[in-house]
Amino acid sequence: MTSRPLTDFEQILLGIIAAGPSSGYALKKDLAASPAGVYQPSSGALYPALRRLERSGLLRSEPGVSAGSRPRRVYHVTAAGQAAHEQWVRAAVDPATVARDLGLHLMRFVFMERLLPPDQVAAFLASLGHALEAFVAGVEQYRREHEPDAGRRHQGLALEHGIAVYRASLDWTEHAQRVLAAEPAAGQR
Amino acid sequence: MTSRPLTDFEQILLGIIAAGPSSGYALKKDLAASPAGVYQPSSGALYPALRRLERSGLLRSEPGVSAGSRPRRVYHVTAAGQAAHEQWVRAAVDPATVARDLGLHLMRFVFMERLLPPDQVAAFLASLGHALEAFVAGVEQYRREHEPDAGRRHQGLALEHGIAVYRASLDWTEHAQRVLAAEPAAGQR
DNA sequence: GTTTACATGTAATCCGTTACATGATTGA
DNA sequence: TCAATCATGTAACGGATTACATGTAAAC
Repeated sequence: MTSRPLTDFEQILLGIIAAGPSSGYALKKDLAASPAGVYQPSSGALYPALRRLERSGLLRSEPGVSAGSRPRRVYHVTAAGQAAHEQWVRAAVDPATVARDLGLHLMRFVFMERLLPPDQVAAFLASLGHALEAFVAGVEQYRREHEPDAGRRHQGLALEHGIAVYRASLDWTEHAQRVLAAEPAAGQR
Repeated sequence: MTSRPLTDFEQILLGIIAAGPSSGYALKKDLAASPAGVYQPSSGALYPALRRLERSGLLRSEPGVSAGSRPRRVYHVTAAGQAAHEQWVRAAVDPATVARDLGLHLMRFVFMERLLPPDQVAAFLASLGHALEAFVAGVEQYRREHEPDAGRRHQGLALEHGIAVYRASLDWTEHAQRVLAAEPAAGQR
């Protein structure tokens, strides 16, 4: 019960499988096909992670039909797994880690579509926006305090990069809120 | 000689020390003070990494004066360390990993100021820009090919986030080139 | 009959996190 | 003397990468 918290990777796997049963190989292909193949897990990371999730009771597997090959193992979430996934998706945005874990927050946003009503999604985006605003303000303040030193122009520019990039994220949170508010939710309502 | 390549963290440490001798504790403070404390290494990561770099001949240490405390160990780069650092800074931009390692590229850009002439810095920024352009184009193509599905609006928005953020990086590469071209290099010429 | 695609797995090694230990000095 | 700051380190543990191993079936 009070076992160690799931890793990010385990949460992602759990989330994908919660959206529909899948096998290790299918997961691998799906992730590798994601835009520009940003993340493609190795066998040595993927299969042990699935086993861990099964051992801890969040997934269950049964032998599945394989496309002319060695039998595949198809995983689906258990009730406990579904609960763990939902808890992760619903978790509050932590302003302290939002800059480091922005990708994770985006994943949570994607998973949210199936789980949360529009108002809670809007609240998440607003919360994410506030955290990003605070982060950008922090970097801007740092930059003001560290006066543009003679031999440190690159550092100043690098800080401007950070400001620009996180401001783009911040702007996106507002864009996303507008888009979702404008178009009626089409989903499985 | 043909030992395993340095980790990113080791390269960063090497780079900071190449800019001026430092001790483990000072390094820790410096990194923790960086904007919003994005990365603060634990003792268990920092001190062994320094020892590894020393053991492989890239750093050397001598006992230093401590501010009323346990003696500190001050590291400085060796010739081999300086060479390894320069090689890392000069390495070509790999378009395949630029999205994942953008932060690393920014670090290289900062270190570059002390090492490379303006034209090579400009070439780096141009190369980084091209890589980002290709990445953004890839994500945009992915988005077009995966038509805005009814129940996948969040995924579409997440892709837009990626496009917006990497486009901001791309714009920054142009901004940085303009800034550096406009103002005369003040450095240690 | 050998390669290719499908599909799951294991073993060595390495690094990071967490948590704890240690040691010296200053100040309450 | 107790706490806090400066400063370096170690040990347990876990997970990722890399590389290799294994197994089935279709295709050439």
